[in-house]
Amino acid sequence: MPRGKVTAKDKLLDAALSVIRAKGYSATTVDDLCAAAGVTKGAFFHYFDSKDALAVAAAEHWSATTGALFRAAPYHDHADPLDRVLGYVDFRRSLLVGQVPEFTCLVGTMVQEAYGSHPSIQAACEASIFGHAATLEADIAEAMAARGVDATDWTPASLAAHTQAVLQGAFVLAKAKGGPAIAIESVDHLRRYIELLFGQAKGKAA
Amino acid sequence: MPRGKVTAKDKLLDAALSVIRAKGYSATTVDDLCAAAGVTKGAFFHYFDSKDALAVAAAEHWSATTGALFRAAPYHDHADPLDRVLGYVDFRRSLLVGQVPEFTCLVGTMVQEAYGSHPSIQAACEASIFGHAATLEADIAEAMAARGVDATDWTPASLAAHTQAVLQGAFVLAKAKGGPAIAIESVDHLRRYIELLFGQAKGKAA
DNA sequence: GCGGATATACCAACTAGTTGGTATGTTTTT
DNA sequence: AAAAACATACCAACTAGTTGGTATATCCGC
Repeated sequence: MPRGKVTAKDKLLDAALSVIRAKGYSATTVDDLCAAAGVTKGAFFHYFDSKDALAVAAAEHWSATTGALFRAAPYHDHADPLDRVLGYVDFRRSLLVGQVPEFTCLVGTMVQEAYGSHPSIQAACEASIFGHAATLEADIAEAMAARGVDATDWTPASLAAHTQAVLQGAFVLAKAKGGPAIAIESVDHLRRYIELLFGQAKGKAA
Repeated sequence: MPRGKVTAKDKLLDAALSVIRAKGYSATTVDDLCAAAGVTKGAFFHYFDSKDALAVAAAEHWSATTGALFRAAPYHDHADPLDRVLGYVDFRRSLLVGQVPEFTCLVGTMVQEAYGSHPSIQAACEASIFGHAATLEADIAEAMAARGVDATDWTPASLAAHTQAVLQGAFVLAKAKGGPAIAIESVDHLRRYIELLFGQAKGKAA
């Protein structure tokens, strides 16, 4: 496996991201994935023991892909930790463009179908969602310290999780409406909440 | 069809609420539904033209069932409109108990799988979600008037939709975690947001 | 540096079981 | 009697997974 070569495995994982987001996990057939990836079923089962195993690998691939995206995003550059938190929200907002399958979340979609019957997929999705949420906690904690916010009834972890809840819920509403407009409104409410929580109204970060 | 008789149609619709919430729409087979309802396939296709038609009817049944639940809920009794809005949030919070399929939302689950490929189901889910959200708008508008809140960047409709986004997102996180605790935390953040928006910290309504 | 052994990457055709849906009853209500 | 409300038996299409194979790369003793 020489470096740089695009294998059938890579093509299948990339195909999984778009096909499963568009059709859902159960409705996506192995043949669908093979067709989208331009490989045969033999290749599929050469790399993955089962359709479920592909789902777990796809969740990890999703974490890696989005992890790189967020790591490279500009909101980390703000000196003020609250600006970094608000910058994260603004960055998420800026991603809400195009067709629904293009901006929605693979693991949020999959876990809804898999939570009861596919424990390995659920675990992979849980790790992806809360692993991402964890990347916000330090900035939230620093912002609390910097602004003198000492909450008794919430924690950095719970606020980080809440941002993910709003985003996941925004995706559900976007799917119901067929476009991102309604999701953007919810993200705006989330931003307003964070501003209010930290006791000040700041202009939108670039 | 004498009044009061429980027909195969009723049994199938009730079965659909629980089975689809537990397994997802695509993974739920017609045989699953018939087995859960205790009827045969002949009865299924006597009442429903297709599995999709059942899904649309199930969404309407869901709207009717939950509509009755919320209409009878105690939060409407508060004299203060803001108390009614916060009472709604508290009521939603009080429902977050038991196993995941018991407190999650049928139409939120279904629309995630159906939005791209089953337009009739998407429309039914959209109507259910936003029809329910609309029941909050009057109270929000009255609360804004009563408290002198005149927002330039949000509306009663957008806040009502946001409550639904938080709840739907809370369900996704609950599915990822396997229990309601994480969802409750998000609903608490939602309540705090509404309190902050209306400029006062009120104790939790009974 | 060469030939054989071995491993990897992939493919086309097949299979056993499942799925939504149908055709044709029988029973119950009106 | 007629129609509505079911039940039974069945099917064509589809599904995840298997089988047996080929082409190419890698390893290794000599």
